[in-house]
Amino acid sequence: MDNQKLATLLFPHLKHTRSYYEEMYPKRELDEKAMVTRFAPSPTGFIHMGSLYASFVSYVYAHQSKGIFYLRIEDTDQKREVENGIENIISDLKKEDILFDEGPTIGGKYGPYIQSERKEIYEAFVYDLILKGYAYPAFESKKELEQLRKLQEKEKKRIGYYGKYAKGRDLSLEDIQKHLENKDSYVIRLKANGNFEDKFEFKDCIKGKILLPSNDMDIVLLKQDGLPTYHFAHVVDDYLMRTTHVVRGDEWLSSVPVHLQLFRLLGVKPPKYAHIAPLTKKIGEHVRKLSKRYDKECSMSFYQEEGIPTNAIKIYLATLLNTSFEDYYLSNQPASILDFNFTWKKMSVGGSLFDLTKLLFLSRTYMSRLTAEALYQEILPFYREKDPSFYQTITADAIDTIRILNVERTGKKPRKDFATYQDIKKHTWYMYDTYYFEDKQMPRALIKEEYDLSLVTCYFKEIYDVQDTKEVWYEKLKEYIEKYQYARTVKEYLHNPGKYKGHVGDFCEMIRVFLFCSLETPDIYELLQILTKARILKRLDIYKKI
RNA sequence: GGCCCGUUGGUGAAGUGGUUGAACACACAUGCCUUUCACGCAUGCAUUCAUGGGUUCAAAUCCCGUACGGGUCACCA
Repeated sequence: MDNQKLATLLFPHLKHTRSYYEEMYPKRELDEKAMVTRFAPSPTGFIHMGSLYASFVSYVYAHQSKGIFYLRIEDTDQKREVENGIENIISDLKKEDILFDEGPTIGGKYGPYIQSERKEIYEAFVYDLILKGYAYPAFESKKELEQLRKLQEKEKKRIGYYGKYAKGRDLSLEDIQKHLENKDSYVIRLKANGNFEDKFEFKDCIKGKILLPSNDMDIVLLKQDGLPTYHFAHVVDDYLMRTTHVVRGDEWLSSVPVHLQLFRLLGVKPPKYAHIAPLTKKIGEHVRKLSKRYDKECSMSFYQEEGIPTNAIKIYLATLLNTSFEDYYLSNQPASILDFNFTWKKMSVGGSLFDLTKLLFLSRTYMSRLTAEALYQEILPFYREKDPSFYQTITADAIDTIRILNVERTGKKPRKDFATYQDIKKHTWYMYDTYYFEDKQMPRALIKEEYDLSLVTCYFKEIYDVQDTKEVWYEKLKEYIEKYQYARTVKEYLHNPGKYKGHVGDFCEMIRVFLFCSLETPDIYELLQILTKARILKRLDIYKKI
């Protein structure tokens, strides 16, 4: 077979040869240790937890090594294409604050970063393979392939296009010419040179040494529509874009023999591979991959709706990446993800169960460590979008809101009652007069019959002084209630219940319920300080009228 | 069915032949602190590392079999 003739027959209008592109995309000038990684999704919808995890891993390693992280869109399957697919991915990544250095829209020296725009590049490489006798056209129809599969099933042979079943290998140049004249549709296949019985050792960054069979499948390189398959696009793109580390789901592990063979036939050094285990979920006794369709915690919109901070998600993902990160994060006060040294070897080999509870715990810690100002800035976009009326309330007096957010935040043991942005409204609404006086939707604690309104009112009118320090305030409060048969401490009361009407706790409860509509609030002293005496009395006033 | 990978508590896991009484964190339980709640603190929670066998003075750690779980076998990625 005259390979040159075959190649020109198939690609009479080839624009450039392979070497043209190799010169155009030279080796990157980076540190030896710098990693070039990528996130390569198909534009088939929104980003979910699984793909975020994969992109996060790539992003972290590239940035830690002062390398490059880029985005490449794998849109070679036109059937699966979704409207605005690319825009959705880019805007999701932006929302999650995973910034890429090169990619569609922002460009870069190694573009185009959308596979459908790289058609002629793939053609140049296929042309090269044909010249070397490593690829050939095959004209089987879907039906014929289906029949082949049935035959192999019957014969109990491995299924696929290989060895003696690869009939396209035997076609003569004349046969091919005839097919082309008939305008028969065809694909370009790899002429595999491996033997399935031969095993070779492959070293994965995460999984370690793995024994794999060498590839003998004549897989499709270029589909009928002229676009490449994943396998071929991966090899060409990651070579030309000079990727050093391919991070992808471990469902690709079994395709590694194909990919390594392609790199070898092209005479090119393959990248390192890191196959990550999927995030899983336990349903009863069954464990399965976290699914976009069935699990709410898989789609990013769930986190956006709940107001779970992006940073909290990342901290959680980082603990899945290397568990030791968790120790580092919890025991260091400013703790930045990029400052931690992640290693491949510490990544889990099997699938990790996705634990929303733990994520929320980390979120609580994260939010407790923010300054009130920073927290305020973080919640603004959330409420502007999800709850405009609360947004208006908190922005009407920003200083007041920041004071509210600052309650019990500055001490050694800051409060940890916010796990989501939504929790903020849940725990602070009663501090705003608009909600206190009007909003009947908010859950209000019941006023019990034994509550003594006049005792509380009298206390605020005559005893309470905003100027008091916390110690003085508390001392005065206890002195006051003692006069009305309330015990100074709970212990005292428990020692001698018959002697008292109640104890400090009971009195504080009345204040809570009357003034804050709730049985659970942070330190009353701080809340009262923010409220001021005038507003306190105004609030108590409404109960008299009832 | 062939091939590949995995299996340490409810969860994430540390640990690759001998100070491991199997770390640490989440969850759970109890108690302390406390004006409630959220924290914080203390204690408890795997006599044992899926299972059977082997190697060894010694195994969660090495070898073989079994079971279970996951992945893959497309002109999808």
